[in-house]
Amino acid sequence: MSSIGIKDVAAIAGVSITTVSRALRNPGRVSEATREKVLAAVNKAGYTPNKFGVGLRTAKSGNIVAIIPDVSDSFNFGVIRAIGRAANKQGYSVLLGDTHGSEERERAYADMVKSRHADGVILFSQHLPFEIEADKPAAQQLPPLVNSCEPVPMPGIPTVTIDNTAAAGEATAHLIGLGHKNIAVITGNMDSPSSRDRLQGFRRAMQAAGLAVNERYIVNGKYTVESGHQGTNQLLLRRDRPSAIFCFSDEMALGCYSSLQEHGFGVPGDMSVMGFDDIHYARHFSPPLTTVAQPVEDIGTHCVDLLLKVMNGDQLDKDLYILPHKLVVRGSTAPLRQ
Amino acid sequence: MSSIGIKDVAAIAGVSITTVSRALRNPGRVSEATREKVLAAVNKAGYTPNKFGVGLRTAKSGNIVAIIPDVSDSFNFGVIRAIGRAANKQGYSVLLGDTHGSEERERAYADMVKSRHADGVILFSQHLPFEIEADKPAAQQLPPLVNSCEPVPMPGIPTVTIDNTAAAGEATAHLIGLGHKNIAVITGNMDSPSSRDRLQGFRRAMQAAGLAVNERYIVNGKYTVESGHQGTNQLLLRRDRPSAIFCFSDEMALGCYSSLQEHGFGVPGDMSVMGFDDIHYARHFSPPLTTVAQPVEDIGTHCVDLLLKVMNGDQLDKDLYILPHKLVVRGSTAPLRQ
DNA sequence: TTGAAAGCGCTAACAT
DNA sequence: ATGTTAGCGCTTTCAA
Repeated sequence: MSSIGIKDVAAIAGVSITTVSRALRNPGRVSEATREKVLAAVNKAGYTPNKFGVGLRTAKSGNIVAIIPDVSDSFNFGVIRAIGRAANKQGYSVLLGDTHGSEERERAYADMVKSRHADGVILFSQHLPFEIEADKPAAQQLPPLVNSCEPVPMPGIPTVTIDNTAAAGEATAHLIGLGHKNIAVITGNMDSPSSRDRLQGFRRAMQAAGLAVNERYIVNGKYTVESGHQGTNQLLLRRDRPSAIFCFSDEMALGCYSSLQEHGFGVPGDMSVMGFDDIHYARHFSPPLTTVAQPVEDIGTHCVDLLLKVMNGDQLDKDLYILPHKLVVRGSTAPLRQ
Repeated sequence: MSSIGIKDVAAIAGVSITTVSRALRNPGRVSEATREKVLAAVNKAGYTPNKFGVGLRTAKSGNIVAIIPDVSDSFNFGVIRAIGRAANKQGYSVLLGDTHGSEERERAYADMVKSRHADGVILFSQHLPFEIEADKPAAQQLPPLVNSCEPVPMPGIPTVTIDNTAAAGEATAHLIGLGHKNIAVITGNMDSPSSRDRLQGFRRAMQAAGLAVNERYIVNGKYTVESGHQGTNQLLLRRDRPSAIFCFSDEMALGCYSSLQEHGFGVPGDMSVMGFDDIHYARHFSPPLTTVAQPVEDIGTHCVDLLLKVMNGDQLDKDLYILPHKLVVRGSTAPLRQ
């Protein structure tokens, strides 16, 4: 834990500290010979530039904060990992901003940009943890920010997401194609745009097939395993049961499975189950879950790339980046038994 | 994104920057009146101290790196969350150091302490990403470091873990108590101390019950869902099948379930399954998984508390902190069918 | 109780 | 191609 500074390296190499700095950042502006001398000295001394010194000069921390309401969700978590990988590749580190649903913590993380703790923010919630003055355009008052998965209803904020409406529509169409007419839905948090969009997609697909939506079949979940379990319980209680359940997240589908199994229903024999997200576990559910895959890796890469552009002051050609989803048919959906 | 500094606050409050600094850090050494004046100015200006300035002076970043080989594991992930919560409570942020198994990244994260990017390290792997000179005590050459879950075989490094041997023993005893004699094991990574300890615990419990261990029943997994699936496939192939499978992680148990289901085996009717970790999903498996719960929240808190002590230069009374585990009996284990 | 001034480690403008 | 020097924002002696 010694404190090797640029001075020590300069001394060893027999050059000025400026030359050391240049050899490291701007190799082109230093002669080949000195550069090698410096590099050798760096190695010998075991020198790593002090972030504070660098940061104070450059006003760049090399950090990105990812603000997430709930990291315990496998899907969010997959995106985080992807973001981490992409950020690392670009020389950035990711600060994990799990807010545990607290607005106070959300604000604390947001403040990290102000305190230069981080250079930019990737936001996973529809809630903007920044104060906006109504009379100015929002985008200009915000720190470098990219919004992921849950589109903030505000223009000028770059957003990376999928077409939730279309995706839910395809999922629904798949069930309809299997002959299902009585299709239930367990939604996510209804204050989240993603869940509202998915519900809309479902309704449209039903309508397009000339099928009526039974409002009693629409149960409010919260994207969590527990809520999937409860939602399914609720649906099974009904005299007229659905033949298929569309869960707006794979986590809820897991809860759905456990409720069905508890009550003696087989999947997909007695009930078809459709998920959303394609989390890592989905293919290992018993039976493997039919679901809509979100391009987690792509989302992460895009978020980071965009954020770096914003941080760099680049002009973006558009705000909204819609990435392709994909219906993944596995064993949890089957033709309606007549 | 303006740049409000201590100077601005000082100007607004009509005091020197020294006084502003003191009012914020050392409120006792400033008169009540001026403190209020300063605080008001801080609020008005929307001032947040610049981390670099502070850090340069204090040589403290307020960051902790958690170095993890694979965050996608739900168990590791639970610990990370707990660490995040605990760290936040103490005013620290957590840098997510997912190494994706790469030693290079591991080293990069370890270097963050040297570059003052972080003040300390929490390590989740048995591999020390630091160069140690053999002739000096290791602990003195290391940055503030706490080791979690996978004890590093090196004295002087504070470690937070559970008694894996005892825990696996209890799990095994539970199966034996249900009448099982032919018990198979799917291990984790065998280069991990945790897996080795668990295997030892298994062997001891079998021996204590006077039961022979069939070496063919011991399959090497990797703690992943996939390896649990493959391991189970392998076991089912055998002419003499076990009646119970002890998976050294819940993730593997999930893979085990899916293999069993694929091949028409019911849990626990045809096969009892025991997990390890008690990840969030375990209770929602179908059937709910019998497993050994690790005290994730406690592990996280202890890691952070210890690390802060180490960073603070406090003398620790011991190196090894063994936290209590707990056998959680759910529906995946049942008495042996005669 | 308060302020002036030095300096933490580094980069970049300017000088050579 | 290299060196000198100012200063990033802050805390902390030291002096008043």
